[in-house]
Amino acid sequence: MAGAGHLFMDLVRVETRLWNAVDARLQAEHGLRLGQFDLMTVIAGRDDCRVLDLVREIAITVGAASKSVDRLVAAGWCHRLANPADGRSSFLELTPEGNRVLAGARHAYEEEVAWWTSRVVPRETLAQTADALRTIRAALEDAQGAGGD
Amino acid sequence: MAGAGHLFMDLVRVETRLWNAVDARLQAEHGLRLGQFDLMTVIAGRDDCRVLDLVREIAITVGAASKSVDRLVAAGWCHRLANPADGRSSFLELTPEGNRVLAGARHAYEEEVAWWTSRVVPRETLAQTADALRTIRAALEDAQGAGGD
DNA sequence: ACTAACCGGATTCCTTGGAATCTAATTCCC
DNA sequence: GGGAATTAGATTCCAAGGAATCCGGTTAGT
Repeated sequence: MAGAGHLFMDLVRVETRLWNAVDARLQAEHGLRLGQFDLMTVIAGRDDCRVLDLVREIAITVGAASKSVDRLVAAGWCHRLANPADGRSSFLELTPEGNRVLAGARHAYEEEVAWWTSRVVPRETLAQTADALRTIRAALEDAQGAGGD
Repeated sequence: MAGAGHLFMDLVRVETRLWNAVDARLQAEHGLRLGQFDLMTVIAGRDDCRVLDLVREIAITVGAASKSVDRLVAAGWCHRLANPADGRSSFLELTPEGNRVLAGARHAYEEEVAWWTSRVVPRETLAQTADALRTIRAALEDAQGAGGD
């Protein structure tokens, strides 16, 4: 079936263009890149988040994650605090300022995404699409070992 | 509606992981990066393709496209030939070797994509998802000016 | 306890993409 | 037809990610 290939290309194009649109808006209105928004959302969303957790969640390399965290720290949005149970790793935590920026950006994020999705595709279809994507994502993470926790 | 944001994050994760999976396979089996496969598919798919056409289709910058084409040329998969109607631009054309590699890679590409999609999501749902993505893509390209042709 | 294997992550080098600049070709308008 | 504005794309510089290496900390085997 040749259709799957087209589907993936459409998915890639949507991802690229939607990413660019949201990224531009977040950067303009909140001084935050979408990649950073993503990282910070993950950090905010789990207790005692380590660099390796980011790696598995976002599917980037350890080096890239380490450097991205450096940048968050430099921006004053995040800090590393010692992991009392394991001296090799740190726990990542958003600073108050980081939380403030993230909360502010979330509005714009949701609105921009909704603008390009909910506006053009009926709610029901969108829900089904979300379902399909979640299923595919789960299959990929299961195989590639995103190791939820 | 907060659902759209989750949908986009799922889409991003699927894109990343599926891209990585397909990229790894193409590179291992055909010595071709998925990004190159993408570029070459576009070049093969339209007559008298110029660098700017790649820019609009793939949503990268002119510089990145120019350099990507350089790499294709260096690999012997593509060449530039003078545009008789406009001395500023060239027409891009795959070499016979480029066409051979592309054709060989397409099997693996389709198979790998199908493996992660058709296998886990019913055909009908997948078709609906493809539809939704196409619609969203069209909306984005319409607004961002992908200028089909 | 001591050593070896392993793990988390920081660092380094290389590739690639984006933004800006630059050049050459083309179009516009008088 | 000639100068100004625009366009195509190549080039340069910088930011960011991947792969490999390295190092400190932890665990396992004896």
